[in-house]
Amino acid sequence: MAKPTYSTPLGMVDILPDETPIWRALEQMIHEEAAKFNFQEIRTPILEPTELIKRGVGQLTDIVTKEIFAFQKGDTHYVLRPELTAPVVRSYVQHHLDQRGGVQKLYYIGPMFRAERPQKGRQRQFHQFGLEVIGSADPIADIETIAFMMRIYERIGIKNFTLKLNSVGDPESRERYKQVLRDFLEPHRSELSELSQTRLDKNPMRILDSKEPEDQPFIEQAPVIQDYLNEDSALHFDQVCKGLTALGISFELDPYLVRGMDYYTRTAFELSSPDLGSQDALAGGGRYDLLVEEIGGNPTPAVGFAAGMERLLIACDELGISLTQDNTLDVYIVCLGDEARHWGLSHVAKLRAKGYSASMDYIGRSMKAQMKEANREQAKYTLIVGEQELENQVFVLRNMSESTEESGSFEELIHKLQS
RNA sequence: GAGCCCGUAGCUCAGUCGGUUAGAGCGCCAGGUUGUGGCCCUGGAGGCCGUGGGUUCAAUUCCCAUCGGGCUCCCCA
Repeated sequence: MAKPTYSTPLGMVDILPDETPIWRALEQMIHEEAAKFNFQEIRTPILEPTELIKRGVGQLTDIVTKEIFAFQKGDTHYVLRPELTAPVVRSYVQHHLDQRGGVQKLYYIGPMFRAERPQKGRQRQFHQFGLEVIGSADPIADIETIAFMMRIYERIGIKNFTLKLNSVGDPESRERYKQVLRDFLEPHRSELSELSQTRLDKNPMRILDSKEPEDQPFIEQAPVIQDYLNEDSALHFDQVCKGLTALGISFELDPYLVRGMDYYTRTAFELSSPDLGSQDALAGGGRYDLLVEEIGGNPTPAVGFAAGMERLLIACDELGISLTQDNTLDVYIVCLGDEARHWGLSHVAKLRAKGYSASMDYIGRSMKAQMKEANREQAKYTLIVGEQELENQVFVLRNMSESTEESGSFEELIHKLQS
């Protein structure tokens, strides 16, 4: 604190050894569930071309206008990725994954970066997992995407949440609706919030998402997109709703749900939790049937979601859910004297070769200190080795939780470990 | 981009109406138990009281600035 020190950049944290087991448990769970759904993992670079993110996410979005970390090397402009849908689609196009036939079912886990003011549940480097189904316009793809998302929270035991669902329409429906919405709001332009006034010209649907008090009366009376969906989009949305209901996934229809990225079409959804405080979105996603083409690929329908891992862990914390079991150290070899330490060094190796975890003192401490350490590390057993034991080749195996001891040769005691 | 709150030991936090060597609990180390952990007892290490400046005989305390952290608005994971 006093001396010159270095620390993590604003809004970024170290994940210390106390925390890493929780992260690994969560990651493992995601890998397992993805395997059950037959999704394949994709890993892409942390940096992406600025232009990709601008085109993909949208020039006017908050993410692009004020939240990206951008820098330049030579003539090339890069950003730290703020989300992964556009990069995954870039990869899909770049590597011609469409030529592999069928639908690409991809999932990812990794860090994202947004240059916002940090607060609870919001960091500048945060982690998301998510998936992208590229190449299907069928409602089944939407339903499976949501089902996967819900499965993760179900498995962890988080139940206190709301799934909000909406359709933001296909381009034709949306253009029609935007016009209707503009016509409705234009007469009240001067009464709207400043932000909403600019959005009225550029992206009127985002006004529905506004939380400014002065906007609320108009939002409540505004026409609803459901009434302007064309037959295809209405049918698609209906099938998604019915499919979710058939799977026992409950949801709320929210005609005001408009997500922050420009690429969404038709299905949009968001999962929020009252256990998170102000930043209450656990996960969100939707369909993006135009993005692949926008980024340079063939017209290809797709749907996906992303979930915040820090927020998931906050929810676990609030609910008292533990993702980890106690760590397991099988044997701590307590060594008394130099000769015993040499013996210990070769025998931790033998234990590990047999598949047990084993550790010993590295700094020549007293027996008491070694026992304390074994206790702190929650060792199941200590193996006690001193001069007598070496002479007789008879060692003491102490069961730490039961405070019982047995003696025998090293081989006999290893055999005891198995029971 | 805007608002509010907070910086004292590894952690959580007392304290000083300005006045000798700045405290507690937990944690860490050691001893009590010359070869046995957790419980208990005793002792120890560990602080430029975030940083810089000002006021003062004297500042960890008061004032200003600055840096760092937290929460909130906006928006999102």
